[in-house]
Amino acid sequence: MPATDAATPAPRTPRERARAQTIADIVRLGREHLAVHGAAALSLRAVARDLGVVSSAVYRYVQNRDELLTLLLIDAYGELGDEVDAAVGRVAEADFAGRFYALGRAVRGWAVREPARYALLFGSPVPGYRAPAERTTGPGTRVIYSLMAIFDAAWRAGAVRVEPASVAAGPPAVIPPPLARDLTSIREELGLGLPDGILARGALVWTSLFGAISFEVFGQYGENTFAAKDVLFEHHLQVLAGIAGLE
Amino acid sequence: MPATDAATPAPRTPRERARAQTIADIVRLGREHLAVHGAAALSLRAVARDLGVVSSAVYRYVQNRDELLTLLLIDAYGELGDEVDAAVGRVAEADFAGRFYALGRAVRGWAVREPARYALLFGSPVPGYRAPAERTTGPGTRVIYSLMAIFDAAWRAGAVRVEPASVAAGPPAVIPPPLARDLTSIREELGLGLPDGILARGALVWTSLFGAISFEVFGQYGENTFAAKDVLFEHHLQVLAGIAGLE
DNA sequence: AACAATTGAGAGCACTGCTCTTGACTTTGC
DNA sequence: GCAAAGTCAAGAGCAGTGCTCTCAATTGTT
Repeated sequence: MPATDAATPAPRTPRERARAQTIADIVRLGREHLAVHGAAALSLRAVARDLGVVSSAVYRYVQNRDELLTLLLIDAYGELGDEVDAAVGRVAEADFAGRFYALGRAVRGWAVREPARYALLFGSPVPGYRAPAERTTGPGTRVIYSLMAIFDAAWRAGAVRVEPASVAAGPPAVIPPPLARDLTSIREELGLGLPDGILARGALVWTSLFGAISFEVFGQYGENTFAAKDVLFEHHLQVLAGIAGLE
Repeated sequence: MPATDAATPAPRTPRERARAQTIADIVRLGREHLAVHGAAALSLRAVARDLGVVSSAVYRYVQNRDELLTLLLIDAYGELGDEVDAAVGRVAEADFAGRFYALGRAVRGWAVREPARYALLFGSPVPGYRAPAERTTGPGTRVIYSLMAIFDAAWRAGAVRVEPASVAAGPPAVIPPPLARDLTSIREELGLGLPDGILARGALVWTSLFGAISFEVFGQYGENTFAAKDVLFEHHLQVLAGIAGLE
């Protein structure tokens, strides 16, 4: 079944078909340029050259550079989301920690394979470009939804250690009212059953996961600091699973 | 005491003084452009205009755009390092958790105040630009050195909870030989006394800290997901302190 | 076949990084 | 004191960018 997007209905006339095909070609070429040269070096003229067409012709199909960036953003979010879903789906539903590991490894694998596209999604924002929320929010939230779904399923199955005291030796980290309010609206929006403490820890696990991946992909670990980055990542995953309270 | 860099000796002749002053002006203007428009939009021509000089004249003082970027990188690392050192120094030496909190808050404070410069240091790499390691490694490692120094001092003072089982309910995260090798060379290079388990957790805390800050600064939390970002960060700091084994 | 919508090409504007030459100025060495 | 050496700003120019506009040709529809 072709994933027909609501915003772009299936093309009926041959013209619409050709147009959709050209846009798809532009996105494909843009993706290649993005992967090789990075987001800031993405050039509509270069894409036009590869397409065998003069630069102004591309503007018939794509409003401007920013829109191409948006298309590539959605494209990348979609691919990452698909890979994560597939990886998580390959693990038994009841193996919550296994699903968490699968998610983490899938994200890292894609990020290492596609550093420039990962940078577009999770790196510093491209100057002068603001992603239109109405088009990117949906695709962009798939991974965090998937992660939270794992935590929530584990919680409902009673497979989450509650006592946060097992993490911090001192008293459990307190959840002040302002944070509790944020967590409440998140819980309602995502339809989760997680209590504040676990939810807040989930947010930390989320940012920590991407922090570890970003450090590796963006070369923030020095040149030769860590030779065994995959082993380091596995270790981090283990600790993060512990923070989330997964067995 | 003026921080005289080894690579740039103190100017003797009036010419050298004038030259150093011009370069300082260029860096200052570049810093302003960087803060306002971002790294990728940093333009030597725009800096030249602000300097009241034709573009080619700037090339007398700065080899090319990349070198200006390097100067701004060092400049930013220096400012961040200074602020972190000052913040940490304001807390009693024996208050290890307090020093850790101070470090985290200082980094976040600077990052929120200087998002574009933070992005230059810890965001996605600028396409086509590679920071020269011999000039940036030193300034770039100050924060992690400072962080590790806190952990190490806490360890030597016996203020670090050893048993990692308190974090992950299961067996303590295992350190495979390849990772152990990396950790050994890090321990030797930094002259630390931390055992593998704590050191590996320290690395996770390090990346997690910057992951949380990057998510906030780069707008990866959705628009209205967290209203109380400072409270969320404080919570994360608490949990991270627990992971590091600090009281 | 005729019409109209769509498309591609080309010119052009304003911007970028960067190089090279030219003329003026300043410092230095004799 | 004066000429040589060194330094500097300016300007022209090249190749690239995003983007707009006009014009002619193609193409799908009626």
